[in-house]
Amino acid sequence: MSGSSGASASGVRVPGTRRRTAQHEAVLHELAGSDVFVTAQEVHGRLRAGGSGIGLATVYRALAALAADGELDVRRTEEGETAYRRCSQGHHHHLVCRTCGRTVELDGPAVESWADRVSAQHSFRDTRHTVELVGTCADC
Amino acid sequence: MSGSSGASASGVRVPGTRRRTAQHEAVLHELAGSDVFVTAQEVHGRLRAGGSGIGLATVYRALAALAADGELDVRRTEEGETAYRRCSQGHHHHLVCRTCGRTVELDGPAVESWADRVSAQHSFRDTRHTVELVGTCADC
DNA sequence: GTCATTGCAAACGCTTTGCATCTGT
DNA sequence: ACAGATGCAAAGCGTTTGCAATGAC
Repeated sequence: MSGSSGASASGVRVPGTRRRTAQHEAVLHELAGSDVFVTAQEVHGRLRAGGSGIGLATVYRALAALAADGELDVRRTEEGETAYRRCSQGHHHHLVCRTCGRTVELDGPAVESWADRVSAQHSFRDTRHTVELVGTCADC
Repeated sequence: MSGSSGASASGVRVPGTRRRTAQHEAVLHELAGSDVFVTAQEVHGRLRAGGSGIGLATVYRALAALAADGELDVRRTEEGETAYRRCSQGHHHHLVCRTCGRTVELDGPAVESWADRVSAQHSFRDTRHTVELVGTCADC
């Protein structure tokens, strides 16, 4: 993200500077239907299997750019991989099935206010929070 | 953890089978005073700086073993590294400073009950939750 | 003496990047 | 035409592992 490609001369990515390319569309389309977090490798594999000649690096770059623009949700798997998911919009949390990966989006007003309160109590600024529930769903 | 070392013939680690070695003690001692999550690399660096000849792999193995036995808290940094911290005990959450790494332990009764309720609502079983607040502390 | 543990270096897996080429605008 | 995007292969980085040597019991 800092070499001769992917950013303007200043090195700062300006949202909206992105071009509309087939690869980008393909990546977005791959995420469109799914309700699950997928890794870059998985997206790449599926696109390849689907006949696309897209490169792995391109998938990584596309996912990173989309995530940077807030169009994707990012999460680290327990194995250390980075997984992406199309984010409906706004702030929310997830309940993920550890077996099938099924995801339920959650609203957590109680959690939000708790986080804000605790953060203020300890004089922390710009506090963001990560909340994730991992369990086994009824079907698994 | 699966080769000719680090485990019994069955391949299963039995807690308590661990031998008392200087390296293990050193790693534990390094974590003892600190209130911050540290990575294996950091622990290794400090021990080396302190005159120890401990190997990086040994640090990784020691931390993994300790975490497996529940003596350490594990967390993934946003950069994808694995950070460890001596865990006081019991279930709790953290408010971490993104700059200096200072950590405040939190109790979150509201979060606990919210998690249980939501999990039950969606018929999920054995649901565990991860909650982490990352902000900038007053000193940074 | 036995067997877990250690250290080193090589191997790994995921991710990033340099560079020449291609393509959207 | 120009700047951003792509693909490939190589490099990076944190982590793991094979193996011979070492040390605990």
